[in-house]
Amino acid sequence: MRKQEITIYDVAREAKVSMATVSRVVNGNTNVRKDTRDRVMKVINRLHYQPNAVAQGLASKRTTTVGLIVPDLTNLYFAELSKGIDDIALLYKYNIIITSIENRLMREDQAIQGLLNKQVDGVIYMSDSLPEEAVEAFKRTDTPVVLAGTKDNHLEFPSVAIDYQKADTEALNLMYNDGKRNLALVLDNPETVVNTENRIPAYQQFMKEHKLGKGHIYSNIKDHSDGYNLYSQLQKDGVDGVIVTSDVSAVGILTSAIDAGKNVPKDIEIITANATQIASIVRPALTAIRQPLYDIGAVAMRMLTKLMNNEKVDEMQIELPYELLKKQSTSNN
Amino acid sequence: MRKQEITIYDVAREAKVSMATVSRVVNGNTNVRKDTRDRVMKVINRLHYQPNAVAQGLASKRTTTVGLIVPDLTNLYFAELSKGIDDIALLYKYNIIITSIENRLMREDQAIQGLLNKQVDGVIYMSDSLPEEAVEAFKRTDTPVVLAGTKDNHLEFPSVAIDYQKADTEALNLMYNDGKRNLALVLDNPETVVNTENRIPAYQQFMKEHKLGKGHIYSNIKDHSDGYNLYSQLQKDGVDGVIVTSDVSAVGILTSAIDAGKNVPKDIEIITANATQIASIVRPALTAIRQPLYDIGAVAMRMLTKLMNNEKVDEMQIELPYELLKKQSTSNN
DNA sequence: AGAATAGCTGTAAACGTTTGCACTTTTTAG
DNA sequence: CTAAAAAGTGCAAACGTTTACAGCTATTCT
Repeated sequence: MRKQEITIYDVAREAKVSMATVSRVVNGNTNVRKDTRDRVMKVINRLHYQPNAVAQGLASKRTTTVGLIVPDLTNLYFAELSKGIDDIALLYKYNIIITSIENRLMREDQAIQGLLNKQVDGVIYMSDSLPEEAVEAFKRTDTPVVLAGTKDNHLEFPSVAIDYQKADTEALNLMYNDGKRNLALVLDNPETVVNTENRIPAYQQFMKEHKLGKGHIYSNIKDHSDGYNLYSQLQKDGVDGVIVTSDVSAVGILTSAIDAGKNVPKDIEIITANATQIASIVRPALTAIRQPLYDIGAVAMRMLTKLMNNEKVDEMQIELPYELLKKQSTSNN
Repeated sequence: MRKQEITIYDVAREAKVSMATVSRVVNGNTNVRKDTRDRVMKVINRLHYQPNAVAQGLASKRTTTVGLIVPDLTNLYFAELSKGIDDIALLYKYNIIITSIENRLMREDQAIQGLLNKQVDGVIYMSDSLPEEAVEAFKRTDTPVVLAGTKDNHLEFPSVAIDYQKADTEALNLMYNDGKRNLALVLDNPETVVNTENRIPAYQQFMKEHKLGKGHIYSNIKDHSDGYNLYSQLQKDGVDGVIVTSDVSAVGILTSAIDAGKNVPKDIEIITANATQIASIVRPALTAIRQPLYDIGAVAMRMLTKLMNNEKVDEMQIELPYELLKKQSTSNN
């Protein structure tokens, strides 16, 4: 179906060299005499020869393609991570195959298998949850994987993230110092590693240390309306300070509180734990755990390039610094 | 570097058939006897055979991969389009290679060429601008292209979009009927086809028809702070109603107005022309030209699948219905 | 000058599939 | 029951590269 493309043979014939030499020129191999190189280059330019990446992939067993596994394209948290990944990928001349697994037709392990079939040179995994089958799929292959913005239970995989536990504790402390005593944790997916291993323990430990009782953990609050609708429950439970893992949900709670005639931060303080642009756009602006999302993506991709080239990587579990950005949804005294 | 994979030969040997037969089984070719098929399938499952998509691509000249060209991953407008594309791609079992061209290291035509080298079966182009080199690059190939959420000057390429001209006129009319007379147009990129051929003409014609003078067109207002900073100028120019093409910029104008102690919509009405989730999240919520972004993406991808299979496509220029969603940033009398 | 070495180029075998063609076996029809 | 048609299978040639390996040609060294 495709227009007949120019192949390496055409170039070889025109330049009166073998295809091997053309291949060497294309790949910047130094063992080519200057005038031969020039002659070949001239023909390449004249014919607009472009190597067929699929054939290159088959012959060289490297596709210069990396796979991205992401839960939701329209979640700015992942979009901002992706941007960092994309920039570094471009720098190192990798293409990106993106696989969204939000759609429940596509399970994590299927997504991984699909990418491996395409012979990607590496994978960046951004999903918050890492089910057992996904772990198995990764273990069956030599293709390197890096987790970005998440961690796995046993630190088996390289990852780039922040210290969620410390960040949350700091956030809780901020609200505590503002005099808030009925603190709650609002989670999107309660089963992610980050939540079960970091955020929930941090919350529980904080509550215990400060003798604040069991507290309240709300789950499955994923979008704006979830947050909006949750507010009445928060009111009922007398909650006066929340950490929210979904950025848009935090906005939902905020809006709902305001619509109910309440004052933020006086009646309730809100801290968003996975801040995106949105947190700073709304009014009152949300106090946020600002993760360096772009950097997390960039560092993860950089690490992946090293792994793909069998270069030494000194630190497999990277933690980047976060910032607790105080805005108007907490009082600033 | 890669762990030795199971090839079609291994399966053939174990199942005591030729590789051709295995290939037929894998591809669901009907000309295989039931018991042969079962035998082969058993071996495939036992060995966990997975076809190498790169080799398939080379042999069949179809990669079941489509390229996506998008200006900015973190712009929800494109993210929502992408989601529609992604869902349909999954349905038809295509993978997606995404290329962001925001980064100025990557020009449109280079992005296209890169995708073509990877032998994608088709391309969906979402960039707002379609430079001449990009057009040339597309014309050099047989690979089908569909424009999503944009159009080209001469309607040379299939596209899926809305009637921007009509939508804008309707939006202007809404503000006009609210008594606003100093209407302005706030553009992100003034050189896109949609803007030069649709939005600007619509604006100019409206102003002329209603004898409102030349009006004001502001350009290069692309992000939240651009919008925020623009407001003082709008005030200076006495603008009392704006259409804004960048969603976050619209929010910036809104926030800036409110911070300046103004009333929206009383002092200024704001309509966002490329609404995303954000428009409905902020307070006051923004009146918006709600484009069916998900559907535009989905329809574009569906059209592309047809083109890739040489199926007949009856309508090459598809216009989907939009909705002028009245919210709080315009008065509703 | 001759030998050793380095630089350059070509040959041909991979890489793992698909697919046209030919051949054999089975089914169908008369 | 036989001829013709259909179904099932295998062979081998693509697909367009990369890359050992070998060989040839300069260059360097003694």
